[in-house]
Amino acid sequence: MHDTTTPSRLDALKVACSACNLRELCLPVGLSDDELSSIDSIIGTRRTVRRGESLFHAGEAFSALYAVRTGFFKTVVSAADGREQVTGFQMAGELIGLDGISTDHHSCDAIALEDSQVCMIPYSQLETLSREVMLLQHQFHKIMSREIVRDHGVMLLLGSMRAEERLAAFLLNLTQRLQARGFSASALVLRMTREEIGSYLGLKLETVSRTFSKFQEEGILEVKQRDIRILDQNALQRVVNAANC
Amino acid sequence: MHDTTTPSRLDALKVACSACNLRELCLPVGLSDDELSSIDSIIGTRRTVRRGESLFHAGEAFSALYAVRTGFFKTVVSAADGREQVTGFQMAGELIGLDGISTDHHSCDAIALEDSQVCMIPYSQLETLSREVMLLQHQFHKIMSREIVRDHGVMLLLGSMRAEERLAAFLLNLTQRLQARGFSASALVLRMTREEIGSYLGLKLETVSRTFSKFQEEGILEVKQRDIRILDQNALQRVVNAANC
DNA sequence: CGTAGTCTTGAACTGCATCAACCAATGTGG
DNA sequence: CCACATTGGTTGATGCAGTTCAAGACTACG
Repeated sequence: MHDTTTPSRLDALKVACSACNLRELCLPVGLSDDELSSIDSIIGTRRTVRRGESLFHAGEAFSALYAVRTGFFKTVVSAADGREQVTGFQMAGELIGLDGISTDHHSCDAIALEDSQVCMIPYSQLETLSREVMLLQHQFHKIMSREIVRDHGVMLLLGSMRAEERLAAFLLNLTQRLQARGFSASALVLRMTREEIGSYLGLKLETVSRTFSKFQEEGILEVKQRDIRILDQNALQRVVNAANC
Repeated sequence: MHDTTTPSRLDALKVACSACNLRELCLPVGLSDDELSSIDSIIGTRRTVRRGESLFHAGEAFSALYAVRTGFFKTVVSAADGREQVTGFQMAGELIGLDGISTDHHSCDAIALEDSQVCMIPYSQLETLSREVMLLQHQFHKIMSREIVRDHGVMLLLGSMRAEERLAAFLLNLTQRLQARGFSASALVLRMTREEIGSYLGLKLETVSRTFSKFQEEGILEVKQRDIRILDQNALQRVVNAANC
């Protein structure tokens, strides 16, 4: 199974997909050992991105997708007039860069919100391999489709929800994803500023701050800067489902 | 029922992709004749959808994508509480149903806004064929990625633009797509109601109506119900790029 | 320890929603 | 073919959610 030569520094740096604890998030289940090691072979480089630095910028040539190993990212699209919109926050096990396939150039910036590590997935190799490994092809399509469905959900949020509903939905979504990664469902540390949350939710930072305060007054949350404790998850859920009453 | 020599009614109904005038919109360029006819072979059924009827509903099992041949569609996502959001309008040459890949069930409704025809593309066959035809695989990925990029643009619109900017951007987008299909860049007939435009743009129908009237007063548009004539395209463009001044 | 970045809170403003009336176009049954 | 209903669109008056502007507090970090 493992080779007999002495492990080099490079080997130590590189953790194979087959041994990665994020496997269930990235890869299809039911792969053979052969298929798994083919995938291992194309995930060449790991890359470290320090807080505030970019993985890529809009306009840069697209060549690879990135799977977040550790850390936290935001993706931002910019209009010609300077307006910016955060289009998503990505955590461990999530894929960044799908936008680049469309034109061979990235259409957004991907910025690390804390020191992070990503696995680089050269896109041409992914296409080649997914022609051979049916399950990989299908999984990749599902991931792209899931991104489309997610975006539609955000459009619903931006198009028809009020500030409290947006923030509640945002928090529930975050905790759900954190919980899937083994973290608490009730305590979280925000990696992004109020302004970034606001940009994502189509609100101003002051509105985000006020809404946090309101939830705290109502006993739904405990808010200490970026430390959030959810005291009443059901109440949050009720806020989201409130419609317009 | 039908012999192999004389063309049957069925043959008459079916227009091969290789002969379709929407080809450049759907398919990659540079395919061999063999590859083209493989693609022809999987585009089995054509389907007619009358105005107001659905191509599919959220929750239904996903089995195929649909390429619009003629007509006009909207896609709508619904929240548990009944809120609805139009996530897109699709015209000839555009693909509907990518959302279904994610969970094997559709996550939105697709409704015809006028009598329409679609080409059914069985998804499993598309996956099989795209493992063999590299260009098809790549084109398919580009189409999914393009949808993601488009959605991000809508998020920017919904998150940070004002009513006039949204409507101007919407009209420019529509005319651009119509122009790519050989229609006039300055005259268009809206296929959707003010309410549907409003839902897409995150506005109420009254606001859409008022904004149309405002553009008319300013001499940018001529509005007669659903007949729109663009008198000053540059002015529309300026409205979009206005930022917040 | 001070300076910059982030967050909170207050007060006033405004763009869009809401409510409501009316109009135009289209369809329906007598 | 006309009275009537229905659907979609326009316009006005009013209200409010969220923005804007501004000031102060907390935190982190060189």
